[in-house]
Amino acid sequence: MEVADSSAQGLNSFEASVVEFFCDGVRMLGLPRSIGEIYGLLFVSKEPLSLDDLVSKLGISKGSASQGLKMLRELGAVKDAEGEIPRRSYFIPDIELKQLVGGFIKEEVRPHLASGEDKLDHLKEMLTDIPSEDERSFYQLRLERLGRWSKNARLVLPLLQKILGS
Amino acid sequence: MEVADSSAQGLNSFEASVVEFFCDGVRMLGLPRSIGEIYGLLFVSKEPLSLDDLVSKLGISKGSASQGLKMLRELGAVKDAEGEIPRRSYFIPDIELKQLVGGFIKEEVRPHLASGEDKLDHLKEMLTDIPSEDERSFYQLRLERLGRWSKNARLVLPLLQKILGS
DNA sequence: CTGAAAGTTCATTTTTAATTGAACAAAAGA
DNA sequence: TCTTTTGTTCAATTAAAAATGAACTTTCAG
Repeated sequence: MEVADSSAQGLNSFEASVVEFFCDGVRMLGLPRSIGEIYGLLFVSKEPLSLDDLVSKLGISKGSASQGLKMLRELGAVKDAEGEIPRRSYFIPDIELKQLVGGFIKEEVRPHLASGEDKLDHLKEMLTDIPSEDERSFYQLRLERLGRWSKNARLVLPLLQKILGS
Repeated sequence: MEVADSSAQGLNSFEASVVEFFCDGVRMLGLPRSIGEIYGLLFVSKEPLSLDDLVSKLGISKGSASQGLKMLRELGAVKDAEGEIPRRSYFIPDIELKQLVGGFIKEEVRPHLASGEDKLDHLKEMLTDIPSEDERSFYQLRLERLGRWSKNARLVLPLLQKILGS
């Protein structure tokens, strides 16, 4: 049976350009293209969109759309909204840079940073196994350097978020 | 004929762990693994290393090592140094976070940001082609939002570099 | 309960990015 | 000049990441 879906098919040239703009943007952040497509389309759309809207307008698979929305929700980049068809979920973008950066830091940056610190601790433990005094003290210096980098990163992130609060 | 190369073959377990550490680190930045391997090995090495040292110790191809060193030089992350064998080029890492971040911003971030601003200008031009007043004013709002994001990015980068100057 | 619509999951396929290695170029000593 | 050593380039290969789509789960109206 045919779906009773009002808005379907492609994008006008302006929408397409904005979507492309976001594709480029997210690639810079190391996120998959589909994330850029989905967020970009939500960004240029006045009305909330459903998963099916994204599939039909962007021409991507349901799987991609579902996974992409999942990630965007985790990042806090999209929010739930009310839409015209009752049983369907609808989404709108969060367009506050503060929130977007905050979400990205929380989900993508901090976990990597934390695992990096764990690995650094492990490296410090490994130092004790090194017999040569000379080698050990050189390695020690390098690890201290890494520790300082890590400290700087921890310092910068909240500052960054504060600046973007303006 | 055999190469008169003194230091060759693999890494001790500490060195290998540090190299792995940097591989993880650069992946977070969207740079290829080989970049992490090369920088990581230079970082744990007391003596300057040549291209051939990198090839033999890391077990990567000459092509990878050459390209990786090229990128690291462009980023300002490695510098030329003197080494034991006369005709060979040797390298040491720049371990100042300030320099590393500065190079990354200059080579990887600013160009993307600049091209983003060009595209944003192009989008603004496209607005004039949109007949519907309603649509146009909504799109206008969105583009203004993007302009503010861009302004924030331009504001934050020098600030970031200043903070890391400490 | 049953059936249809909505959404998720994940093994497979496709696409993209990175690495390789052979051919090439540059530099310098004989 | 010729030869050897060093380093670069880039087409072909390999490896990694993302997208697909079919099977599955969930939800709710009838």
